[in-house]
Amino acid sequence: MADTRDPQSGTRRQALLQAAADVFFEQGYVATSIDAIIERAGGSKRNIYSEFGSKQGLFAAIVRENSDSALSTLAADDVEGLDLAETLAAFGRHLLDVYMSPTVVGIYRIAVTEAHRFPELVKSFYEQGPGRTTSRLAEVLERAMQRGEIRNGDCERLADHFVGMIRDNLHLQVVLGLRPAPSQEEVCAAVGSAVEVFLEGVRAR
Amino acid sequence: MADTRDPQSGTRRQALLQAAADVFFEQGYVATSIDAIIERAGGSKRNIYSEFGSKQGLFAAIVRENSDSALSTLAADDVEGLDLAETLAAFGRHLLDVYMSPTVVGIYRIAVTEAHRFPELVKSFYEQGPGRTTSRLAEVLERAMQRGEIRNGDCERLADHFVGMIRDNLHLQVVLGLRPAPSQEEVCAAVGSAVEVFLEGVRAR
DNA sequence: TGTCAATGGTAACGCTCATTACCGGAGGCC
DNA sequence: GGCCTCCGGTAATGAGCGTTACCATTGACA
Repeated sequence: MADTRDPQSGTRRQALLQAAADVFFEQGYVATSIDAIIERAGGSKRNIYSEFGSKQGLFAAIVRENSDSALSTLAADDVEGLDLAETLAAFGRHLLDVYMSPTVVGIYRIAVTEAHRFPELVKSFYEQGPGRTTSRLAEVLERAMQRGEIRNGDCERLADHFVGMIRDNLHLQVVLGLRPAPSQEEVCAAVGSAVEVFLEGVRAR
Repeated sequence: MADTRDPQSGTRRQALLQAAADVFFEQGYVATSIDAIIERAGGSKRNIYSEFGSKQGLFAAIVRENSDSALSTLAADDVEGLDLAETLAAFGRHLLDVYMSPTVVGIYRIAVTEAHRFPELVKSFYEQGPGRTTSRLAEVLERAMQRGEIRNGDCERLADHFVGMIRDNLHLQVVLGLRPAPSQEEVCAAVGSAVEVFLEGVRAR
């Protein structure tokens, strides 16, 4: 048992959340026991129950906190001002980095299985994450369309296509634990190729 | 309890597998109890233990059988002989149908969470499913490249792009239980748009 | 220093579950 | 018809779980 207790209760809460996230993301919700979390964080179960009330409360806190911090960067980046190719490439690289991060892979895994146990959590995860991302990309495409850089079409759908290309088999393999997260070079290569195909595919003719 | 027992032991085995798959795919591996399966299939737990040995054995049989039957159609279709656009569209529609089917959605869900509990099963699921599919598409693209219809490039990667476009946010929403499977018209529209972008994006210049 | 409140550790409770021991009855064989 | 074997149902077993009751210890304050 690695005792991570700390005098400041704020960091203590963080340590509990971190330990719990590690176990939840690796084992899944049902298979995670409070004991396993305590074994990692030190202290006793009383800590968890006084801080979070229940296993569900702890889990909800984790998803809320992690999806906030990890996904908010997706909405906050201002990659525009460059030309469309550079914008898409920067967007794609950032997207892939976030999708491949252990935290988001963990949330993704658990969202998929616990969909019907925590529908509201899953809904807010999707809306804050993939949903918002796709909408923002659709706006970028909309402006490019008005500038005449790409041909007319349904920008939401085109954004879906691009995001899908970014989140392809590579992502699936990582989520399934079949391979480690890609290196920076692999990310650049994959995104570069996707941007090339996409841009050529939607260019105004 | 709906008793689905049947004199022929083959169909009895099938009924058990079907009931078990229903529960496993909805609840996940850990949260599924043998009792819940029996409640659905009728009979008693002894049946399961004499036929499959253990919960793990039952689960493995389900994944093996279902991924065989559902995914084999992906390798067996002969959509070639048409022009590339039609080939891709037919391929994409079939792919999307399979990915959206309740069985494959169920397997997908459970593969994502149980990745580290059943690594070999997940590996074989990937190889038989997305892996083999992508390879087959890559071969199609390779031949098109040799015919000069598409520009030079890494066909495996291009196939990844196409498969990713097909398996986009729509698929994610279905997997997360946020919306029902798409209608035939929606499938056609999504695939049509993806084929258009992809084909234009890889066309020889 | 003595009292009080709160924090946190331990152990217990009630429940669920996978697995198995046990038993009754059905059907084949003499 | 009588015996025996096997199949399937029931109930028990033992472990693990979330949650909580209870108790010790500690630190503050008078």
